[in-house]
Amino acid sequence: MREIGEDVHELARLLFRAAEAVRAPFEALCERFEMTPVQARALLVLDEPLPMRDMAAVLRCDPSNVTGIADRLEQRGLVRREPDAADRRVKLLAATAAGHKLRREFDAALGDLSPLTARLSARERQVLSRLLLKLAGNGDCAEGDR
Amino acid sequence: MREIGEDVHELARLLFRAAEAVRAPFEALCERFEMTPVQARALLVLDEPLPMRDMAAVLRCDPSNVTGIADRLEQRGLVRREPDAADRRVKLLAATAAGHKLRREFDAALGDLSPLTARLSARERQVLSRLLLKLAGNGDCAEGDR
DNA sequence: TATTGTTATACTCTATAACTATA
DNA sequence: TATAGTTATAGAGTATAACAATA
Repeated sequence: MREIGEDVHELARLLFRAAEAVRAPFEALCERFEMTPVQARALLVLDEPLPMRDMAAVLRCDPSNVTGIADRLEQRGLVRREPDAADRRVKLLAATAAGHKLRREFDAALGDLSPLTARLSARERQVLSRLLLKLAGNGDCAEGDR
Repeated sequence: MREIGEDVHELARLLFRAAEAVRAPFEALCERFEMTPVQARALLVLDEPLPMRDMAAVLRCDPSNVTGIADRLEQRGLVRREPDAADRRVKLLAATAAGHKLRREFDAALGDLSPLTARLSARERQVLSRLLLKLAGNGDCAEGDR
């Protein structure tokens, strides 16, 4: 009988499936907070003000899109465009007080995707955490190949 | 010092980050095959013919969207609409020969997301596979909460 | 000249509602 | 009456290209 996880192909597919399994509850969460997934991802990143150009890099989309995404978040009073003292071309995207509040609530809810983690024991969760940490690294996921 | 993975919250966030890390190379792959992510997900599932209604469930989107997605895949000659012998209301979505070929190529490339897996040892990959398998289950990811 | 953010444009994804043909 | 797929419509994400302000 074939051993599970014997090759990287199998693992990559599994990772893909696990990602799929995470997406569903994430999107449900977005709906609950009345945000689109990109809007949520953008807001979640705004711990500190970020140039719009950098936001495009984070979201991995063309900079022109950030305009619209920021517009819609701004309409809801969740973010604000601030000038950059160092470079007047740059606009910093910053979460408002309401934005920070929502961001914290969303992040807390994100931690509650327990249906996913309930299938594992405490020990297994610990091992999985360690492996995922090693895998996902410092957030510098595989880029530069597009 | 705080132990890694001591609570489910931390793990859920890690899972989310890992999913993010998988998305980038997946989308790059879609670009390479000149498909949108949904189109790719749809084609990847078409191992066997599938009612359009079921495809909507797989993609977790409204059934009305499947029309357009199928249209675009059909235009490229990758899928075909077939009648269902049992129920004449139903149309089965089936991959054409070209569709099956592309599906296999895509699936193979999907297994080559090695940058992600290269950070782990063979033993670690094996453990991770087992845990992910337990986590993602039989593909029946947490639904019913939207 | 190069870069930042915006605008205009076009395509795709997404949901809702109304429609048809079948059941 | 209910269900499968379509169509019409509208909002949002996405990329490309051209633009104004700034570097």
